[in-house]
Amino acid sequence: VTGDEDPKWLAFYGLLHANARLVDLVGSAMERETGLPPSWFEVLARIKDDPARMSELADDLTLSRGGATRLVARLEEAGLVVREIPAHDRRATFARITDKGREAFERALPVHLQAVEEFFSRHVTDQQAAAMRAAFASVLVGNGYDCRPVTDEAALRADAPHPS
Amino acid sequence: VTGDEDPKWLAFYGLLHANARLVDLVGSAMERETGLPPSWFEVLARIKDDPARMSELADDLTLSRGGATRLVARLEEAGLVVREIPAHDRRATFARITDKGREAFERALPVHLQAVEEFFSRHVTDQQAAAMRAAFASVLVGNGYDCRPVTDEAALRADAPHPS
DNA sequence: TAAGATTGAGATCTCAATCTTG
DNA sequence: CAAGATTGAGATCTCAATCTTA
Repeated sequence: VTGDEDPKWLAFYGLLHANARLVDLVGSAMERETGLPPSWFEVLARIKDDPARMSELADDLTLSRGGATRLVARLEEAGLVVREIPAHDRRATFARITDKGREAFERALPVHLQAVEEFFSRHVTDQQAAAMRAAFASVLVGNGYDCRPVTDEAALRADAPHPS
Repeated sequence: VTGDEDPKWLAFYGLLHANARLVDLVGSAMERETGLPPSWFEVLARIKDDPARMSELADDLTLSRGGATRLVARLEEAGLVVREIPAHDRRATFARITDKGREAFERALPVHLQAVEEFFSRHVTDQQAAAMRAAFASVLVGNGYDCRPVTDEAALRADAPHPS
């Protein structure tokens, strides 16, 4: 499209396209079958075990600070999270999941896993998945980001509730 | 994060994360060094050779119809594209690149390629790139989409202006 | 003054309703 | 009526300015 036929550029371009389609497909399925917008699910998934600072949330979800504030405000209004100001440093704000939030998350999780299977995993070989994970880890680390989102088997194993 | 340690789920999750970071990095570099927003560059790249129908543009850029209308309206206001209504079917509207638009695109292209190299290609092996392309093609085709964005070597070779 | 979060202003997107042409 | 594009209303995001606490 840009006149370049470098295989790696095509991989990059494919990444953008596949991502856009997948976000659409998985997000629509989730919103349709659970009523939970994708961004809400992401917040709940991030804080389901431990509260998170607003700024951590912003970084992890690739949002601006202001964006995180407003997103959490909507979740709080819906009763799925509460904001708490710790006594030892009252500048910070933590978002904690509520019982209602946990219920919503647990109801949505199987739908999410099913959608990922349906629209992504089903079409990908084990080798391709492994290659992608390695590549994404390299890209994240090479650009100064945390690569745990991709390689976090140990951390997940620690609390893994339902191996699905 | 969702309590699942399935390698393919981790690949999916990594895909979302890597994409978000890359869009940020490449987009910021482009906007900073060329003044051209990523969405504008995408439009110009899509119509640099031939005009496109508004609805095609919407589909290719993963936008709603209304979104495409407004995006092209901004580009037109800036003088980078013109809208044309063909005489044989006056319901349709085509977006055509202008000379000014082509200049802007050609100025931005090397910056784009450099950024992709810097933030993505540099960190990825040839094998990984090949595996990703195959996987993305499977995912796109499996979900009923066109996979040419990923495998379009032939189509690109046909007009490839600067093999870079 | 700095760190952390929030708010105000403005940009861009979506959905549904509307306009125009076939 | 159907196809194609646009518009109006509303949601969500970003940037910069502001407020609060350390």
